[in-house]
Amino acid sequence: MEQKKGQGKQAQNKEFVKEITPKAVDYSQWYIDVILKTKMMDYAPMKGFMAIRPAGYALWEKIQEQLDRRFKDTGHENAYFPTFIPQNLLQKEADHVEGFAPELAWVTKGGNEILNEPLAVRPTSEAIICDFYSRWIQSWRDLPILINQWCNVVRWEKSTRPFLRTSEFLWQEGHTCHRSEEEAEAETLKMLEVYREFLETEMAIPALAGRKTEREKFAGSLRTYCVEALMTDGRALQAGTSHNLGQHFAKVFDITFLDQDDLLKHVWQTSWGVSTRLIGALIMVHGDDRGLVLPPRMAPTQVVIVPILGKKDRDRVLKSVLELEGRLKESVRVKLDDREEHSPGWKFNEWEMRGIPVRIEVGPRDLDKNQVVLARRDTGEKEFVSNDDLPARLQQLLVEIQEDMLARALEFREANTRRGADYEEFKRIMETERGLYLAPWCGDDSCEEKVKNETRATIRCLPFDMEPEGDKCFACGGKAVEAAYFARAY
RNA sequence: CGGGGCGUAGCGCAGUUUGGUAGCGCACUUGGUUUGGGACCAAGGGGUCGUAGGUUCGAAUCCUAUCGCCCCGACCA
Repeated sequence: MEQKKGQGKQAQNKEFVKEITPKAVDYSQWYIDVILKTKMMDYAPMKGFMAIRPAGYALWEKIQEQLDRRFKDTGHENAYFPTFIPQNLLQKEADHVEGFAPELAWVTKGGNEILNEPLAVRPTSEAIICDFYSRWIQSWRDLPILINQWCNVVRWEKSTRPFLRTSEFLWQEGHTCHRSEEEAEAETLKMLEVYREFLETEMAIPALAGRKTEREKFAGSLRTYCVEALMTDGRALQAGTSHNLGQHFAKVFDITFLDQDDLLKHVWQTSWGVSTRLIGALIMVHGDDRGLVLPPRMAPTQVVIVPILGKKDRDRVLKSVLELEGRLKESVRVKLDDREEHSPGWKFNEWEMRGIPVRIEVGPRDLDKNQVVLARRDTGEKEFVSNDDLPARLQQLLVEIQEDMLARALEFREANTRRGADYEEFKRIMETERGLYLAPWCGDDSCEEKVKNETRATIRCLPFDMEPEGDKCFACGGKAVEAAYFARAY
């Protein structure tokens, strides 16, 4: 045993613990720091996989809760399909296999037996679901089929980032069948709008809705629509997709129904999904150098109460905050942090890092004045509120924060969206501040390819109902046929 | 799959150049004093240094191989 320990002198570090790299120093590192320090995830012992910890999973549960309600409201039901897809089913749709082949994980052994047909771990479930649908549908009376599945999927990714791109992720996939092309198209657009509205209302993320180009569309679809959001580093993130599958899958999987006119027809299908990637979007749209900033409607805990427990006043403060917690519980998701092993200052920093929208401070001085201190996470502003006004003020404040966060995100996107037809300017912007660039485009695949090679920017979406400003493609000079949003993407 | 970086206590790191039997901060445990923006004192617990070989009297340190992770690209929710 040595006698060296406890030399007595401790470093007097009065600074805040520098746990998070500032955004401006290294954006990727900032992102990683935030998700690790807030205990949202942890890396798995295998590359590309992660554990989603309670702090992260609670956000996924909020997403599920809010989206699931919207799915039900639009007539959908949940179901569950197998994790594995036999090779032959996956191979039926040519574009589909080709698109997913490089990222498939295969099961080749069951117990000690080599399987006579390998099973792919689902990268998406069109193939297996279509196989079921071909048996479930006979008559026009069986349509529409409106089913959604919440599950995990596996795509063997070469480069991965927590939440944004991992080899396994959680998502929901809606799979519907319809009698007509019009009905399928309407469904595709309806669900796209559900996503857009959800992102805006709940996550305070303004999203651009539009159509994907041929290059960017889903493998096997007729048309793909998407919602795209702009992150605070100027890169775009595909937040959700909705596909009109046409009859491609119906034909190869033989999904037919006898229509009222006595003719055997193929169904028209759609599929649509969002994933745990949305958690990454939430972090990158709203987070700051102190950590997470959660919109009140998404926050698993909306309000945290931090009592200031001096020795003399400990009991009466504690009694007061317990009573306060009980009183607020009915109207907000509130949590009381009455741990005595941490100082109030430590708790302030901790809950700010975790993004809790509102903090209530209650100390002896507040008790004397029948008031509390409210501090909002997004702006750091503090205010004094009398106990009588508190529940009403809190409700109002949460609404204000939600609205302000959306407004700020929208303002950021506006400030980082350029419109123009100057390819040189575009190249410079994609190299420097990035953001979105709305430009007239010729619609040609090879032109898009060229832009990508030269700038690493891609077409994020072709917005609805928008005429190109100018008649020449900004990149190749050909005839402009549509307006396109370009950006570097995640 | 290319380019770069890194594997030493739960986390962050020092020690590797020049080989000598492992240390610091945070966290953790116990007791006490504290509590309005990351408190303090004292006493403790915890590591076969990614893995496998090799060189050596002796390897965290040198050599070889191997595995993994992170970042930046090519390909993709």
